[in-house]
Amino acid sequence: MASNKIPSRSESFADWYNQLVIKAELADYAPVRGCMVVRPYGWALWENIQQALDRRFKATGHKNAAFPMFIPMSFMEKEKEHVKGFAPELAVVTVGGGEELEEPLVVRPTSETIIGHMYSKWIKSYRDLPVLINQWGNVVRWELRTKLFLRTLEFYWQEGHTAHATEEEAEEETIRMLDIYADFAITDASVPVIKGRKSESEKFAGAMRSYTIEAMMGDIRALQAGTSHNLGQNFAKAFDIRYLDKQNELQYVWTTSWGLSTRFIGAIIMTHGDDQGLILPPKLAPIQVVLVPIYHNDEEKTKVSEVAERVSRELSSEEIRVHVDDREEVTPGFKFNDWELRGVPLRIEIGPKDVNKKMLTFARRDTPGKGGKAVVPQTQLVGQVAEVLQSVQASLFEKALAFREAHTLEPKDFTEFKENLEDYWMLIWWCGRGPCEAKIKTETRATNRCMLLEKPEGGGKCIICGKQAKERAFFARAY
RNA sequence: CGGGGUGUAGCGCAGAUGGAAGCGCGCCGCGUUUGGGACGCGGAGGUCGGCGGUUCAAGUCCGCCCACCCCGACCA
Repeated sequence: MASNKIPSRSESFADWYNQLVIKAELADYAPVRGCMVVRPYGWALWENIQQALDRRFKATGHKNAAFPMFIPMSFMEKEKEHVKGFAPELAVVTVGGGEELEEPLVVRPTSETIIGHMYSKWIKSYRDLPVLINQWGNVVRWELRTKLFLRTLEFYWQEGHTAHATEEEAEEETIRMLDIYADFAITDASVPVIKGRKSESEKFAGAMRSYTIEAMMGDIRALQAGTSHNLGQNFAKAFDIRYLDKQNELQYVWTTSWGLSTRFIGAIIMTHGDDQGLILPPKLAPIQVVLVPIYHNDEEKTKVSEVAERVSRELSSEEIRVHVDDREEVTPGFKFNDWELRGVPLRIEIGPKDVNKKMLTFARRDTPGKGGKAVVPQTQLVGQVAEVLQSVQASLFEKALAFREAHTLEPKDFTEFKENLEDYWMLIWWCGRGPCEAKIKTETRATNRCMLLEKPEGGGKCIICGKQAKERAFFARAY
């Protein structure tokens, strides 16, 4: 069983990550380069993420729909910046049913164009606005360097697309969805994120303004965990999405788009995981509580199983996701390690000693090893489980936040910036100009993650050119 | 597309000097086990990445090709 061990995070963070994804059975490599299979355990996690987001989307008036995967090539070419950004990574279908196609079809890398086309048909009056639609689906981008969950040729996500009568409404929507992503990350995934705005060079191809939530991974690298774009009237003009306002004047709409993908699973893994394996936030964990029965003979097995069944029923009736590991072919010790690898937040061990004393042994995933166990009276089961799950949820967030804060530096000059990039995100004053940003990227490989939405009064001096700067920006190495 | 590396059983690897394809883990069967990765016995599993060459003989030597991984350029 020794082969189930994964490398330590400090040895090689990349190996740790890859092997963890495979061994915890979240995903596996597909036969095509850069593609992955999301396995049932990984998909269950994604389904919980979907529910947490979908609930929030619906509560803010959005409806789900499904648009086709194939987009006429000509659509992509209608928005100048958009095609420039996506052309290099398009998968294109040129043959269908054995026949060369009249017009090549792009496999959607994102759906602004085809949705823009449909919106131009559907939107005629100010009474049709706003249009608030989301779709859950998959997209394809022909990436050069791939990594499970973080960057694969095909990935699953949701993309919201909205159209509004005014610029103010569109901006409001863009920020509303950014806030929803941040709230989901913090509340449900226990992943602390920085909300910010992308610079000109980092923004979405075709957007007027892009916003992001950025998360720090366990190796200090930054991960863009979700994005929300104010598209201005760029797509409205490219696809002729116009409406008549109250004054009977023709106006272009203002559109937004926002997305969060299966990449977020990577964020959860790399934010919380440790050398034993995954640690899943209780609110999203496919299994919140695993029961491990322990016995030495048939008589004990009967008594222990009875308690395990009862505990399982009680927890299920409280909407707690519980699993009884009744495998006969592996030992309890194996199961302990196995469920730690899979990141289940709480394990309850039920053996003859517990049964005799009417107790249960609790082992929290975030405090691994023998020392972290607690013995709990069976009568307090439901209350204690709820408390532990809530406590794990909170402590994961606090730990991750403390980690990020301990690895954030405000360097006094570029030298200090360069010397500490391995261990810190850099929070600096930046003049907002491209050349200074580019110089940092070229010399350090750190990219501009985002500009803070709320910044200190007054401003400071740009760390590169020394000129007056009003943008407070994070720079870091990123995935 | 540049720079580096690796291809031998499901996974991880060993196979100096060419001479009968191996080990550990996993897998299957039976039995004993079970409070932190159990053990015994018996099994199954191979186009040694591909093609060509040298040789009596190639996993091993030579040439070409392919795939994958890591580091850059591209990126949610």
